Amino acid sequence: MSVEFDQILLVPGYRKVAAAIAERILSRELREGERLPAETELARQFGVNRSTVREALRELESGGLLERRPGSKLMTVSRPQHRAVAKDVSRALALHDVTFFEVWEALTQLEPPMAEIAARNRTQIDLDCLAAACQRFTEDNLETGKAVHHAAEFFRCVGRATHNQVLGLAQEPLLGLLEPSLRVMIDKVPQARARIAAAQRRILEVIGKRDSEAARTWMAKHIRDFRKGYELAEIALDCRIA
Amino acid sequence: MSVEFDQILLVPGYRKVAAAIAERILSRELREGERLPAETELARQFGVNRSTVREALRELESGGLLERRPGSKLMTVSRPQHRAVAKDVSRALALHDVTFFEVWEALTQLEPPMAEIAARNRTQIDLDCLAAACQRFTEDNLETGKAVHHAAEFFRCVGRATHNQVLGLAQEPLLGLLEPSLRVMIDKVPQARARIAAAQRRILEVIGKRDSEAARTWMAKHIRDFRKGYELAEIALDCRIA
DNA sequence: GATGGCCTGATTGTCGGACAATCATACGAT
DNA sequence: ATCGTATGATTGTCCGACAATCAGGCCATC
Repeated sequence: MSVEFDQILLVPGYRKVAAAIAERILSRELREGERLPAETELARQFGVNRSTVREALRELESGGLLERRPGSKLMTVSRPQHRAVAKDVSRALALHDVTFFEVWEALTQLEPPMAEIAARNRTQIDLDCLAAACQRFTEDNLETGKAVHHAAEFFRCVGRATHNQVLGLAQEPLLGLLEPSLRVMIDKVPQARARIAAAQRRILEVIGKRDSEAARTWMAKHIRDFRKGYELAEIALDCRIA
Repeated sequence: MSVEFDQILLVPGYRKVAAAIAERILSRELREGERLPAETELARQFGVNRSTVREALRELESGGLLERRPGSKLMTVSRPQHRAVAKDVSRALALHDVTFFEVWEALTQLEPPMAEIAARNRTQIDLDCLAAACQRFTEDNLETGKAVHHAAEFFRCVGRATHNQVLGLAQEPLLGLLEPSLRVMIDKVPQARARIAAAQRRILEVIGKRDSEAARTWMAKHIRDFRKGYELAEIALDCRIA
């Protein structure tokens, strides 16, 4: 008979402080935009040193729960922006040796349904945003960096047009990986830019007409085209990104 | 004629240090499992104070790039685990007032294709893992907490069986929200547990037979059933979770 | 030889205090 | 009303300190 003891875990103070503040934010006791007390004040309230508070703040900051309005000193409670939290996810995936194929396959599954939903739910504003993104890609795609950025931005607009935050956020890490993976392909395939622009225009058009079926179809083709691009650029699909 | 100046941005030291270390990890100069130098040593190398180093470490730690092996003092480089990074995402979504409908819709789009791919790519080990998860739900579902946890775990096994890390990670934030949303439903609908167990068994069976078409279909039904559950529990779908 | 106790150095977690740079605000001069 | 200035609050960074813990070596005991 082996006696088992539970692991006794001693949580360092900075993490307790972080947890305490995070809980207040999650419970909405601290609302968005509200300013956090000063560090010395927090230290006093928690009964710990300011250094300890600061370490806790760094943790919350990188989790997106706190931010500093530019040109301000006090930290304010913030609802984490999608891009911010997704960055960690993209980084994690990159470190896990994600391959071109994995990203492409995920896009294949995720984007067509999103286009379909976007076609149903889009507002006029979404459509304008989409049209603007499409135009930006068409007009400003000479620099590789700008081109891939605008391409990702188009997907982001589609995501917003779904009016489903979960979907919008789910695709964000993908887009974080799409950029580097597009970057190595787009310059090796001369016709890539034109094909992407054409695909965007078609998708824009059918989303404009609220033709969800067509939106799904064209988006699927758009994604398939990416794969063709990789093959034309002679990039092995099982090669890791970045 | 207005003269425009670029915003001059002064990055605090702790963030520079964090960025410097992160870059080394991303570039794989520091490999997984490798131990980071001690704080005093880092402070010496960067030419900053130990407090500054510590704030940087907290940032990297919460991003998952560093971790401390339990019972160890030195921090080691780590590849962020899916659950860890997804937690921030779930938290972000919760703060953005995500509704039951949004989660459900995302599941609707994401899970059936995942089941389909899992049916194609699953190994024997994946299948065993899936069977074990299914069994755990069937046998140990009295406690609400355990039930929802096992239910989410089943989806995680499907995710792993796809052998696509991107898809596996994309669903993780969803599962983080599935748990609280299931929790409020499962006890109000007496037949929920039995229906979930039955659905899992059917999905397990067709994934076992590598019948990808059937896997997609049954998974779709499984997800539709969740919605029915919400309606039976008289939960408004446009109500926010938690 | 294996086990356990003990010592020493290294490392982290936390503390207290310090100071320059910046921000917020009020006050006063023009 | 606009601008400059004084003042206090706050952050970023530094220094030094100490207890608790960890890693490893040494030694006695069985």
